[in-house]
Amino acid sequence: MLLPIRCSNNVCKLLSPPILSFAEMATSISELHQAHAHMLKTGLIHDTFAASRLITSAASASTPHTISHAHSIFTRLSNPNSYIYNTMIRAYANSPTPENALLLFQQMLYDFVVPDKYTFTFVLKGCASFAGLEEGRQVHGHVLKIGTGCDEYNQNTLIHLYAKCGCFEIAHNLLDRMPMRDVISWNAILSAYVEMGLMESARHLFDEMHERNVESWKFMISGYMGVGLVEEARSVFDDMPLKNVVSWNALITGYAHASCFSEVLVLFEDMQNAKVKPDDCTLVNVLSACARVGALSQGKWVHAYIDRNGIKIDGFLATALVDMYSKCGNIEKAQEVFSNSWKKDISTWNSMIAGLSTHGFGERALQIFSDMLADGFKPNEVTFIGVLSACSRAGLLNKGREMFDHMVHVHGIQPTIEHYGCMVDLLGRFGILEEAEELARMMPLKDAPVVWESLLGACRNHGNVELAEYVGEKLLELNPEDSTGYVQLSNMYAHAGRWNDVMEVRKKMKAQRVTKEPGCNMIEVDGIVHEFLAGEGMNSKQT
DNA sequence: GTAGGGTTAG
Repeated sequence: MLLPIRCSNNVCKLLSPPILSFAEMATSISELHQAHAHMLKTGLIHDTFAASRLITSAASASTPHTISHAHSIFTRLSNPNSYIYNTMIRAYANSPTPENALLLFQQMLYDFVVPDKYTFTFVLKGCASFAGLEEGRQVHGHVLKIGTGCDEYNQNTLIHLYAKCGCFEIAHNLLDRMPMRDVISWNAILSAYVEMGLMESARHLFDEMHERNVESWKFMISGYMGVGLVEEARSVFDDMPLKNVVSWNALITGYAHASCFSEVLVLFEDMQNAKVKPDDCTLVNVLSACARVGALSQGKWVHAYIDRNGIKIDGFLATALVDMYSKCGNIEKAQEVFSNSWKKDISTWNSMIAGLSTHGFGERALQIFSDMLADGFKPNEVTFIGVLSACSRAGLLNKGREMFDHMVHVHGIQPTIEHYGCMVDLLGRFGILEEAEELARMMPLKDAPVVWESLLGACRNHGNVELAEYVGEKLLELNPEDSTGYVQLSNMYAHAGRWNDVMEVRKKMKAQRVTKEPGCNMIEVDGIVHEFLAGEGMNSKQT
């Protein structure tokens, strides 16, 4: 927050908090405007120290919006010094458009402002961000020419830059010749290997590192998880001498990403036994695991934990809670969390809409959708999967058509297979099979089997054998090993009493060695998650 | 008189 402005250097003390919500940001931007105006009026803007404070505040939250504001202040300064240039270059280096850091560096040279060691750190970081090898080389040349700039900070950034651009030999050479190398120098290369999924090289480097810190270990864990080597990640984790919450999260996130949800829940317990305090990232992952396996009581426990520990429910957590409650069957509680949450992001709205839709509250889902628009949120393609499936499930034919049209023509969203699927479902349910088929044809064929299956189901329900045969052929063409097309088609022939055709389909299935895979489902009873396989016995797991 | 390297996930 800004201090009240007096006609003194107090303006220099303007500070802004590191993390700003939208509302806070707006006020702080208006405060910046005030401060800027005041400084222009009093001439304080010509005081380089005061001006640099203003730029620092304006650039501190490097969202595109604030950074352009900082830049507009910057362009109106008469003689920006190197500190001010550095601040702007740093802001760009950390922004989504790091190329601008380089442009500003060029402008700095053009203005005869002498760069210092800080300048190089920021510019090189910017080059590393967009993997600008040529640009980075040129800056490297400047660093060498000026001489004073090349301390260990810059050397580490250079190592990272070359590694990130795939020049591992240069990176290793720099590292070997570095007199004061430390763990960060090693990590600078390690992180690049990990980012590119080169885990063998990463392992090699990791094994010969003279020093490792918690970050080095974390790189290895998330690196292995990133390429699907769950066991390796686990064994790195087990070897770790000192684990912090970030290490646990790396493992938990990896397991969640690999859809190993019961492992997530087990790890969460291990983590508590190890007396490591979970943070919001842990809890989001655990809640999503609860949602996936239907572990309602554990999900409730996490919710209570959040309340007990006064953890703020941000957009991420609100989304995870809404999703957990609705996937575990408690839509009332999902709605309660939703309406009580002080911060909703687009995913929070999306999960509420999708939840209401799956629970059969189509009208309510559409109501939430219009609330969302009224709140100024821009819907995305996930939103419309919820909206269209709500229409489909609730049988709202015209509303569904209208929403599909709005999605494309008002919100400019390209329909994906899920959207087509909902529409084909909806039209199929009403027996509007030609229109459904027309929509199904609009998709690339290879992506379409689910949608064609749905259309086939509709043909069966409305007794349109002719179209069904056509669709069934199409499905078999697409994927001769999948059983759905055969099963549906044979059921249809059976219904129509065409037993010869039934026999034909069965024969084809046998020839292709197609078997129908049993369905699988999980449900929690008395705190125990049971896994059901259709047609088989029950297999229960203690969670 | 202000600052910097590898990075923190969903």
